[in-house]
Amino acid sequence: MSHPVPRISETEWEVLRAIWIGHPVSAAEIISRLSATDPSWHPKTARTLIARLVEKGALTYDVDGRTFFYRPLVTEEQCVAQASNSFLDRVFGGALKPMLAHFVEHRNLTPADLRELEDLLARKKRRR
Amino acid sequence: MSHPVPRISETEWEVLRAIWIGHPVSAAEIISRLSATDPSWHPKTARTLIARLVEKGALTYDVDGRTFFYRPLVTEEQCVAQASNSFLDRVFGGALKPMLAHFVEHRNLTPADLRELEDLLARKKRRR
DNA sequence: CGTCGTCGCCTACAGCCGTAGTCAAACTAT
DNA sequence: ATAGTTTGACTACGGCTGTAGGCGACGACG
Repeated sequence: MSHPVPRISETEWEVLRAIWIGHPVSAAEIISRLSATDPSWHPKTARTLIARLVEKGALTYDVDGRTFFYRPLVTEEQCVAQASNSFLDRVFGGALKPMLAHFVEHRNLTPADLRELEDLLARKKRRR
Repeated sequence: MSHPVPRISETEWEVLRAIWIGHPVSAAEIISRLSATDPSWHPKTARTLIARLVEKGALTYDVDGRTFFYRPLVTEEQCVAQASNSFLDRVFGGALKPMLAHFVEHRNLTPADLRELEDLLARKKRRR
């Protein structure tokens, strides 16, 4: 589409996730959401990252008086897709099946999870 | 254990993958493997990355005359595990099932792939 | 034996990243 | 009004990354 999703760094992801929760949202509120999940967030750091996300075109804002209300310009979907591609390419050379196999093998999945995944696969197969 | 797997950057991954293919291996051979999959690799760049990987403790080498033969000090397993954790946390907040669902839903899997994955799940379930 | 290519070592440099600090303007509570 | 608080803008800075270039030593070829 229009925006080629910019590259989102590790900490920028956290900021974005705080914003996707609900927006438009003030910097103060973003910071408080961040601190809620990780108290070690320094307000100044958060503000810097917000500014960088605006620069990168991942966020925009509406001004109301002295306060900015931020909105994402990229959806979580888009970012997830971009990060997933990059991860898949980098770590598994783009090979999807080995990647899925890795997680199924090396991670804990409850029997319920396994059943749900089987369902997912079955539905997928039927849809083709 | 001994080495906490160092952080591996994007391009360093490519170098490591070239080395995991077979080792010990000379710089020249690494470079030729890299160029094989991506001709845009500049030898100097590759050498820099090799050196950085040595610094980081991800590689070591044996000297034979004037030539270095490199060996990985980190296994692909270890690196995959580390990168996978980081990806999972960052992008899916650590939630495994949504991540798997995402890939199954948004990516192309051949019917054969689907079948194999079903097998994998079934075996996994039985093993529990 | 001299020249040339190769090897690894050291250097460079801009851009991104994490982590903040300073500052002036505006607002708020006394 | 005055003083403290909050806000966004600008600045800082060291480490990591991507991308190489230059240099001196060593060996191969003529």
